[in-house]
Amino acid sequence: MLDEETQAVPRDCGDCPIRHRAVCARCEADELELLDHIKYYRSFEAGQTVIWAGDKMDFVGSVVSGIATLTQTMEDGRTQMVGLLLPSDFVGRPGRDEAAYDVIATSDMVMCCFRKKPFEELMSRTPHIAQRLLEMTLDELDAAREWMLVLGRKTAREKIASLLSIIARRDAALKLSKPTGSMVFDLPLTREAMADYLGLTLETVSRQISALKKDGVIHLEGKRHITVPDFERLLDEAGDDSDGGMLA
Amino acid sequence: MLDEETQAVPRDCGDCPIRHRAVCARCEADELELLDHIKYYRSFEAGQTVIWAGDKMDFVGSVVSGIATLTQTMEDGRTQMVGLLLPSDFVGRPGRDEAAYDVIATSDMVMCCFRKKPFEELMSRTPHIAQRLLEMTLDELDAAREWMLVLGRKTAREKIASLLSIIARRDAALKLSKPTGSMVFDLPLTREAMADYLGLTLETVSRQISALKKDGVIHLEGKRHITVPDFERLLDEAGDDSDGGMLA
DNA sequence: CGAGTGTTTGACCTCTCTCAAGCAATGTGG
DNA sequence: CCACATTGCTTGAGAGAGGTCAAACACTCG
Repeated sequence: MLDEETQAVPRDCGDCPIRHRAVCARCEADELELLDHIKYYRSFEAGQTVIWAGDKMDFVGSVVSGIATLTQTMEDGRTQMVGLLLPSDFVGRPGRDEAAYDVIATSDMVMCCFRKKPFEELMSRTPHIAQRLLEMTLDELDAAREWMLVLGRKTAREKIASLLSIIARRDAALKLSKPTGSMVFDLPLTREAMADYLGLTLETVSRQISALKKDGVIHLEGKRHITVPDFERLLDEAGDDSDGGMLA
Repeated sequence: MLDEETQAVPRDCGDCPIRHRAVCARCEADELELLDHIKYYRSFEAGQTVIWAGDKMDFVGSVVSGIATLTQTMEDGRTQMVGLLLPSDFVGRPGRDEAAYDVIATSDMVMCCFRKKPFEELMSRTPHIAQRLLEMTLDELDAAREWMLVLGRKTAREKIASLLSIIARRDAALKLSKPTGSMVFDLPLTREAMADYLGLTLETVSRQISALKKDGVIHLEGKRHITVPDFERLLDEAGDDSDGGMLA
């Protein structure tokens, strides 16, 4: 099941695929070198737990490749995803000792980690890191607020369409193409994970995907491979006024 | 309806009621003086709109007194509150020209504003401001994620109990007391605003408040004045495992 | 007094959940 | 190679939580 490409670890920061988007994006060569001294890579297999909520967390880091989720669980087992971590996204919080949420790798994943203490010290001396982290956190806050509208006010069908448009948009961004017209991509989430993302049950997710397929909004090959013939139509189904919901 | 105390404008930063919690919390005397040069106060009456989503926003600022809401609206009129702005909370985003959400004063309110350009310049030269803003943004992100669990997975009754516990907790914090046992406070929101906060209709909000009252979880005097005889019981109704949901 | 706003309550309906059965793909051990 | 788990997904039937529509109450203000 190991994907060679996904699991590849960059040799040094210059080669790093997230060099221009991660916390280190604004760093100069000398700053990068300082970071280089305290960084190390960790690989996770699909399904593996990176950390449990409440556990002591002595590192922070960036997702280099693969996907992870941030989830919250109630005593009775109800769970809500509160973050979807894609390459370049930051994990952990400077100044906090314990993880606030469960972090789970949903695909094989590589993280670029920094021991928390040295990172915090470096951050206080390197404005470029703090600046970038602020920018990223503000973006995440925007994404969370967009998500709140989805959770609070959209119908099941709109929720699914919203999620698909978010994934399609991100996928287009990776390929450096504009999200319009016909698009093809793979779902990085199981039906259950989609349900946890959207505050639905997996049965409702399945039903609504079937409905969107029946109505020609999407085509399915297998369970995960999706074709969107008309992206504008999808946005319409999501209830978004063309600009749409953006994900960090 | 004007509340003299609420509308009072601090003479200078030393007297400011939010001095120790706002963006300026970490600033030294000299930094405070720089801020003082670019700050000005604005007052809003209850119900007044501070800014509409999409409008050009040439300032940022802090809520000094009173309460405001951040809301998002879909074309068909469905609205979702995505932020509740209490004294010391920050409004606006450095590096962005347009407001992303509607900001509405729900009570008489005073803001301490800074023109955006000078503030951004000052921020790049004053790490203390950027540090504090990062800290506040991370707190807001945590609050947003707690809120996502409420929106996505809680029942109407749990949602109401969650909101009441958040307000009770914040109120206790203002009075520097611990949230336990018996508590008394006023609701700062209309039933409709509570509905927009929780992703419900105002009828459901009303019904669930009546139910909580009937079951003795809360007592009502008038529409807004609430007594919680047993805070632990309220947390239990909210489905929180004692630590509960915290608001920035 | 009447208008307006915020709230409560009732009756009904619908969307989503719950429970249940079954399918497809993959893997495992005999 | 074949039973048979296991996991992820689909589909159906029935139930229930919350929404919708409607009426009426309480309070404030002119």
